Amino acid sequence: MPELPEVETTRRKIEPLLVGRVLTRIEHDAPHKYTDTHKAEGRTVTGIGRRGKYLLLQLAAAKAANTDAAEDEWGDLELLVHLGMTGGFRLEAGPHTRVTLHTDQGAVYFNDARRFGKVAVVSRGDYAAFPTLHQMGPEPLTDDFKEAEFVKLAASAGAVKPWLLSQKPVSGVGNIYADESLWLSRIHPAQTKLNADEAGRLYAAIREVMKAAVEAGGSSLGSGGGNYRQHDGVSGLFQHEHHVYGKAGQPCPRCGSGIVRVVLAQRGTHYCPQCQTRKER
DNA sequence: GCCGTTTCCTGAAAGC
DNA sequence: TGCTTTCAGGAAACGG
Repeated sequence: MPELPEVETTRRKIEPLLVGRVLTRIEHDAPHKYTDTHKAEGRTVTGIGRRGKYLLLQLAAAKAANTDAAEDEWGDLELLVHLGMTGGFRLEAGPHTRVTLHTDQGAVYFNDARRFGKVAVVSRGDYAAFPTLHQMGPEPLTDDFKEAEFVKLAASAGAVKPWLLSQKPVSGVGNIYADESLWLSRIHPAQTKLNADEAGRLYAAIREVMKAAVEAGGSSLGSGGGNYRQHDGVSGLFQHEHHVYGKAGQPCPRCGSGIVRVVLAQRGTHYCPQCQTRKER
């Protein structure tokens, strides 16, 4: 399932395929999921950004010269894409192609087997309809992610894993990297109110895990290479570096105790009961 | 305001 | 072997 590293890998891969091209037509079959895409037609993609797990395609204002009306009805726009759990871009259509971006130089296909992905066109920077994006915390691999602020927020947080998954303290951390970061920092997933030492360790762990995952091109899970693939079908490699995620019953790489799997806030959660003990506060 | 639950959706895996 | 059931999960909506 794509988290920040997978989304960043996707961003880098589709950038050369879309930037500078004109979106001539956007085709899909689910207007309630893929909203206002018609507004993007006729616009040029000027850049592709990312916030957390969202891709943000910057769209230039429509050219006035083509039409009598001349006016740009909607101003600067952005095309948002969330990959959901199984979303990704490909150069060829497939059985799970949900949205086709036709450009003046060929088409790019958004495939999403389980349809959890989202595509929407909004006014530039207007994320009111996407609360998570609207309240998105700092990017973990930039200087915007400040340890002092993170420590301060963590001091009053509820259960740490769901707190991380909310995207508010830091962006882009999903189920896999939450489990991995908590294991690395030796913090129980249900721990509340982290002290400064714990929060500092978690801060460092998040940066380390995210950095390593981005460099590895993200994780692929499941048999045969996994659900997540880059646009060219290449798998990420980070799954080979997982320490606890999907490792229930296997020995903790640090202490040798058995990794356990529990459900916390409706999420499969993996941790080492020996290394990651919960403190009463 | 914060938390937990339900919903969306469908492939994969487990169960029969 | 093949059918049916269960599970996975990011984010939003809803309930308490």
